[in-house]
Parts: sequence; structure tokens; C-alpha cells
Amino acid sequence: MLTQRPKGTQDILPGESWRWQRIERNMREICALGGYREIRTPVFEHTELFQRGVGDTTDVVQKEMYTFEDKGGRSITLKPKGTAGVARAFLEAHLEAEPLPCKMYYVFSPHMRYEKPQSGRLREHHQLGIEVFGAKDASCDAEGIKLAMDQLRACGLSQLRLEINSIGCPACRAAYSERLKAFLMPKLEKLCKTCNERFERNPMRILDCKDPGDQELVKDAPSPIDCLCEDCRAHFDSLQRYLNALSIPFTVNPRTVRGLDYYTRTVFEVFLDIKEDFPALAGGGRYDGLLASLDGPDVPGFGFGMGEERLLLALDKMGVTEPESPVYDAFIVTLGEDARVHGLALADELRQNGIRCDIDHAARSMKAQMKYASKTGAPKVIIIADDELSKGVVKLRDMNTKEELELTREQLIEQLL
RNA sequence: GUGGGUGUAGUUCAGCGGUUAGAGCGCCAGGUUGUGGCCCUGGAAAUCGUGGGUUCAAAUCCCAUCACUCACCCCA
Repeated sequence: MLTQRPKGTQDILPGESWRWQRIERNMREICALGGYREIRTPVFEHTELFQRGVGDTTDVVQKEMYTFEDKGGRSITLKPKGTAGVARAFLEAHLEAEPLPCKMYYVFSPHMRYEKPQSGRLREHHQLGIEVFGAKDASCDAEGIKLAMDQLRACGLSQLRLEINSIGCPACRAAYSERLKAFLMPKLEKLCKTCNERFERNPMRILDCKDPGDQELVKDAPSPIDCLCEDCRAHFDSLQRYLNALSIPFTVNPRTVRGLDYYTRTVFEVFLDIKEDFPALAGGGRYDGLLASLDGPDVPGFGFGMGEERLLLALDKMGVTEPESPVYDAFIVTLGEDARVHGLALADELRQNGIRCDIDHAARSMKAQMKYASKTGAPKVIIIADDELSKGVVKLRDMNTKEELELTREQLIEQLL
């Protein structure tokens, strides 16, 4: 259908864009306080960037990318993940030569994945988040997590649950993977079908399988934390120290495993702390090997992404509602074309003075204009008709008290300011 | 990709074989030739998702298809 949006997309209509602006404003303010500056990267990149930067074996790359060949024969992919593009921009501009860390944030970044849509999951969604390059200490991780929590709280969410974990460095992961496989091998027959598929591809994913039978079977599985090397262990310990210093409650969940290849050490997810299932609001972690894997310098990284649609969904879910502020400070009701001529000039003058106002452009009846003013929530109405024109005044009506004053232009502006 | 649910005015829904498919809300107009919210009256607005089949007769039953939606996989 011509007038139907593509599957898995959403329009942000005039009546709701203010909600987006509000959460994005919160993010900008919070980030500015911590010295993060905005970065904007393209909505499409060379396909190879995502294959290398996200991971060839991940579901995102294997079956969810919007990939096409452009007219120049290049393979192009619509951004399915944010970090790879930011990493590419960082490397291309050689920001590693500038003072580090490089602290960046982004808002309203569109992400496209070919998935089957459902609640909180779209084919195009928008993320806000941060990326930091060149800070290896866990204080960076803690600060970033605090920022995510602050952002959610600033938007009006208080019931939050932070889950952290450490999946270690590649060496720890290899060791853990072996240990986990050894543990799972004898139970393989009893595990569900998808877990059997996961066994070779990504055994860690079996740990957060939703199947109750499987959960029971893997209850005593070894924890990745037990396989951490000395450095990774120390990093995870200091992360917890920092989080405590920031008074951020958290739970260590060894089952939290980000399904992307580039993560190292810290991974975390933030959930709504409620009984019902609700998808993660934010997720992220450390990716110390990412830049090097893109042939860049050995510079560590940390970041998180937060789904704006999911955040808004969570606000609805938790009943955090705030009415839209009225579109107008005043609405100008005019009767007849002479009045409209004056009304339009007056509207312009008021706008020059920073007063948000509008005038009827449809030559409707006074009743209809009053009704419109009322519907839009305008607190004041300015009435201009023959009577006012001949007297050289306008009438200012207070829509709540119904009080009406006859005023000159100067008096009117004074009143409205 | 797998599985469930739902498609009827702008919107939320009723109708579930039998005249011309209804209602609430919204929209427009009038009651009130210069005054909104409440009330009253009227009006516009629907190829009943689409295609095929069964039937004397289909919005209603059957099949297919598309869309929306929810869950799984995965992820924000």
C-alpha cells in the first residue's frame, strides 16, 4: 500500500516528537557534564566494516543486515550496530593522535536490522549512547554505566536493575569456553534444540536460555568469572569498587553474555525492575580489541547503546506521563479579512517578541476558532473584529478565567511577556 | 526463519449466513449573524485487508495471500 509505512518502521508524529526531544535533551545535558561530545556517523557503511567490526559469526551479521550493491558496485550495509561506525570514524580521522580518552555520545542514531518485529523490536530503531576510546581503567566503565543510569532516571524511570558480568579477555574466553563445553557435553541430549545449535556456535548463550528445563540443567554451570585471568579479575574487582563508590546497586549475573564478538571484560545490561518480561533498555560493555581488529592501534574502548523506542515504551509501561505543553501561548481569533490582515501582522510581531501564537487560516466561524484555540490548549485568545479595529485595540481573553481586557498592541505584548 | 492472535468509518469496537452494515469518541455544520469546554440537532466519512471458493444468499463459512500484533531465535 502506498500510504503504509514499511514493516517494522515507525513514524514520529507531531504530537509525539516532543517526547523524543525531551529524552535526547536529557542525554545531551548529562553527557556534556561528563565531557562527552557528540559524534554523528553515516547510516550506511561498507559491508566489510560490520563483518569485521561486529563479527562474522553473529546473527546480526549473518542474517539481519540490509545489504545491497550500490551503482558503483560497492557492497553497502545499513548500520545494524553503532559502535563499528564510530570506531571507523575514529580511525579514519586518526583521533588516537589527539588527547585521549576520546569521549563521544550520540542521539537518535537510526539502526536497521532485518528482523521480525514485535514489542520493543523494530526493523529501524533509534539508539542513544556513548563510545569512549583510550581509557582502559574500570573507572571508565563505571562512569559510563552511571551515565546510562542517570539518563534513564532523568527520563523518569526509577525501578531499574543493573546486571554486570565480565567475560574476560580472549584468553579467558577460550579457557572458559572449554570448561563450559566440558560441563555441557554430558547434558547435551537433555538440552533443547536451539541450545544444541548454540553449543558449537556460541556456547555461552546456552546460559541464558529461557527454557525452564535447560535453566535447571545449567544452574551449576561454571561461571566465566571463575576463569578470569589475573588482570581481568582485577579489572572486574575494581569495577565493582567504583560502582559502590558511585552508590549504584548492581547484581553480578554470570548469565549476562552479550552476543557480539567484540566485547571483552565488562558487559552490562539495564532492565526495568518489574515482574513481567521487558526487553533490556540499555546494554554495552568494553571492547578493547575492536580498534586493533580493524587494523587500528591498540586502543581500548567502552560504550553502551540505549533504545529510544524501548525507553519510551518503558515510560508508558511505568505510567510516567507528562502532558505535552501547549503549542501556543496565545491564539488569534479574527472575523473578516480586514481583521485577518491585522491579525497576521500582530502574529508576526508577537513571534518576533518570542510569543508562540497562531491565527486562523481557514476563515472559519468565531465559534470554530474558539473551539480550535481551546483544543490546542492555548491559555489566551486574542480577538480582533470590526469593533476592535475601529477602536484601535484588541481583546485579550483568558481561557481559564474568561476575563477579557481591551488592550493596545503595546499593552498586549507587555501582558503576554 | 518458527509458532499463536487479529484484520469492519479517522479511531476504539459491535454485528458472526438472510432487507439499505451500526455505535461511542473524533471531525464538519447548525442551535447562539462576536466567544471554547457541557447539552441538543444534523452531516461527511466503510471497495467489511485482498483474491478465490461454498451457497438461492457471505462482513459472517472454507482456502490462499498480504498486513498488523504477540512470543521464540537474536537484540536496543
